[in-house]
Amino acid sequence: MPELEKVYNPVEIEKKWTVVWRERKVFTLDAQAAETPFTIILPPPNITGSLTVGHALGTTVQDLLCRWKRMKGFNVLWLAGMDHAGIATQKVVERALLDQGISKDALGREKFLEECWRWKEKYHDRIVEQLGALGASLDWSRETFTLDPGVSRAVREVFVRLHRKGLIYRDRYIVNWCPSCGTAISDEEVDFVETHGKLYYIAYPFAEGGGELVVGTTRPETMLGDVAVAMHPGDKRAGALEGKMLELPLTGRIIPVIFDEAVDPAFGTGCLKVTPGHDATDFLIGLRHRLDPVVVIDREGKMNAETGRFAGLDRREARKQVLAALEEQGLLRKVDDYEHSIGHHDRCGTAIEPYISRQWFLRMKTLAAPGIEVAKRGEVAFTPERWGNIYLSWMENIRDWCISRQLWWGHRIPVWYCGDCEETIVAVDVPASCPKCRGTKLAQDEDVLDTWFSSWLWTFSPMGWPEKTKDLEAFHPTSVLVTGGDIIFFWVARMIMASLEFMGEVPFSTVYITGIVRDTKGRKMSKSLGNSPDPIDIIGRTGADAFRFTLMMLSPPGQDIMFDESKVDVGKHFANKIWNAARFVLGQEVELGCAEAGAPGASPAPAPDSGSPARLYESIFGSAAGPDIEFGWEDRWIMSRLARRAAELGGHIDTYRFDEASRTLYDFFWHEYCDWYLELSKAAARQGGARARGAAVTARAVLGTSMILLHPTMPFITEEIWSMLAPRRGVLAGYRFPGVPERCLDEELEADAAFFMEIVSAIRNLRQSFNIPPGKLVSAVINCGKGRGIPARLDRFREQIGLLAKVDDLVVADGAAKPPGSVAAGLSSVEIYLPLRGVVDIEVEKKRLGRDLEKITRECEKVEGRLKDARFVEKAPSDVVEQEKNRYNEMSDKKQRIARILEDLG
RNA sequence: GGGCGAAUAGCUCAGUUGGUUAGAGCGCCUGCCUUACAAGCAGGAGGUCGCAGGUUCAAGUCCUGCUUCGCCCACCA
Repeated sequence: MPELEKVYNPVEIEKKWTVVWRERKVFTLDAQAAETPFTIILPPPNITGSLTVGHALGTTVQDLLCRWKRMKGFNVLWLAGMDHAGIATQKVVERALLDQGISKDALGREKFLEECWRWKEKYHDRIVEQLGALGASLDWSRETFTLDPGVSRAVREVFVRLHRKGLIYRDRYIVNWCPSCGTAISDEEVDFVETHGKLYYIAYPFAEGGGELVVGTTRPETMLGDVAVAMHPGDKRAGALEGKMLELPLTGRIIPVIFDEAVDPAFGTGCLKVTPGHDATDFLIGLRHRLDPVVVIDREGKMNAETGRFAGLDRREARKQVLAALEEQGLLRKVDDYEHSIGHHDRCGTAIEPYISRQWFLRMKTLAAPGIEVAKRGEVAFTPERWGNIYLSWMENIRDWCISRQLWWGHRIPVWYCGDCEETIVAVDVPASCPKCRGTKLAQDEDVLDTWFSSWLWTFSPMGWPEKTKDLEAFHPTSVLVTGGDIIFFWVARMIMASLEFMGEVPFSTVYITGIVRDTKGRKMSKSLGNSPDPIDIIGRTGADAFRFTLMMLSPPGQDIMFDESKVDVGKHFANKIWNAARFVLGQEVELGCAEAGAPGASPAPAPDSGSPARLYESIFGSAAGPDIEFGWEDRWIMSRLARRAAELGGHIDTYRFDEASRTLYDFFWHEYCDWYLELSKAAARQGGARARGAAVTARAVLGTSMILLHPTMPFITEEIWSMLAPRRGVLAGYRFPGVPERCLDEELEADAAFFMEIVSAIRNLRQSFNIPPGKLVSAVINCGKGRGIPARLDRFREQIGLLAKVDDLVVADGAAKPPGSVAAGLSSVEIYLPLRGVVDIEVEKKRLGRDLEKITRECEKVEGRLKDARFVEKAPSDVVEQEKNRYNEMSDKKQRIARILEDLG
């Protein structure tokens, strides 16, 4: 028999199997295979840096599902890919260049893009390494990058089609502008940050003299661009102010008083300064009232020439100077502290500047309508469900999407402008000449598309769309999307819309939203905050299996995880336990008398047609268990538990309860298999012969099955142990598992075994209470009451009670007498006496039993009260009443028993 | 302003459609190096389930209100 190293060394094992899986192409898709497809697309990680613990969580969930489905016989495609992440990458590359004293503009577009590609290669490799270390069973042979030619073509195709449909348009409009990145961004990329600021009250005198209106503003510097002052039409002052003009301070500009519903009469003075050039609300007011915007801040956030003496000042400095100037003229009336939210660019944290510019937009309403329908009909289901509502409310209030970015790194907008006739040409491929004037002076639009404009096609663009490929036919729609709740708007919703529009079907039927991984302070783990440990480091310390198991165990659906590396101890301990259990089972010196697992000439694997451990052994190892074996009750018991737990596990995975799934595995393996079964099997081993062979066969069959069931969560350690258990069976990662036969279930045996365990625990408890040395053998008497047939039920457990409770002389009898000088425990149906040969401290014993009695009496009274309540008996379902009656009988038995024991003590 | 989530043992968290004596891991206490595992084994202590009402035979679980923390959305001048 091969042997496992004494000390579990995850790092070495994991490295080894990563290589083996890759070399044997275990995860490479056979697109021709006849099995039912199961598809997951990996949310393509950004190439800006390395993965976080959050990625590790999502990756583990996906890998678990893929490995599970693969074992269940599905043809699994887990599609690998990465995202060019336009702004984020351009930003980091720019910064890296700047560190070398090189500016992007000096370098030029072409050279800069080369730098981006170099960056991509470097971080791509790093991410591949991280995913590999996690054990991700991705099909790398089909890896796609969002800027790959095929995908790019799909992006252009989509642009052209949507433009042709009239859904993409170009317009001068007020957009969210990031003065630091120098580009427009979408509404979704703006984070609002609660800020304490000031509300400044500024007086605008009437042009004709004789009074003033006071406006409230948080951004006094924009007053230079004011074109009106607005009031609510229902304002009491409205009549008197109709048609009045004001003189805009510092500029002398004459601006009108206007009336608009958008003004909240209760806010501030009820007068709103209207600055269409620098505020989205004001922009709309401006449109409604045909007021031309006055732009005073440029694309870098500096005051422009329009502002006279303020020109060239940064917007922050300008605020100070404008305030000072107003103060000087006595027009600054009041300054209040004021809490409000200010929009910041989610990538760089710079305060957003609303800015009027010419951009490309996508009309969303028509695209959203079918996306709303499919969610309402349940064709796309969110898990946990509440995310569905968040999706719907966003979709129902969707706004047009600004898709152009003033960047270099990304998909160039497929639009050309004719230098001769100014025609706009929208085309998938570079046009040779202007279709209108035949001119050849064509210039492509300088801008690129929002990164999400390529990601939203991700369920189908990597599979060859717009061609009608076999892959698309087989693997689209995908099965499940696993991602975080924070990108439902960015990505999930848009994928649903894109797929419905271009594929005519949903992109996936289930969206599983993972919790967000936070640090112990509750902050989201992110690259920019730098508060996420590198998964590679954790894996280096504890192994990927321990890390994965912990992540699964700690992540109830929809709940954020407060992650701290010490939590990985749970998984670390568990992995160690598995390792040692396997070492024990493999190290048993038993001649099994059967062919080596999977050996040529061994009998073919029969369908497991009975609950016998031998059948399970044959089925998973593919070789007969050999002649002359005998099984004990504990062998059948662990088989029954295995079957039950395997069924539970499947249910939990199917309902995405990975926390429950992990707990099921943990409890079964540790507590049932190790604590009880393996301990029990030692008795059989000692006995030798057929019984020892039976125990060994069972121990191996259950260990092997456990490796199969644990494999999706802990792929490496299970693979290693599997290779020892069944060296010729091939890799576990490629193993097809039919399941544990239901015939293994034996409810009656399980109930009896539970009784057995209760007795063992009670004796152990007694021993400990009276400080009997752990190794010392004692005699014990079990009094079973009269005529309930309990001694017969307990008969087969005698030997094992002796072994596990260290009892060398056991009497089990109806109405057995309590030996003098013994201590006792009352269970629900039996009494246990341990004669202690005079070492008992009666007072201690009395105290202990007194506590027990008090407790059981309280419980008993509670149930009694319930049963005496006529309304309960009348209204509760009969099975509940029945159950309560049984409970009462059991408890009062126990109570009386304890009371009597106590009495005997005097 | 609107919506959502959380509050259970010292700590981190489970607790599925209301129905046994509310569980686990860590930590703590006691005893064990019992030849698979001290990252372990055996035993144990520890909880008025955030607060106040309500529905019900029965509430940690359902309803209402409140408190604290967190998140999301909104043209918060």
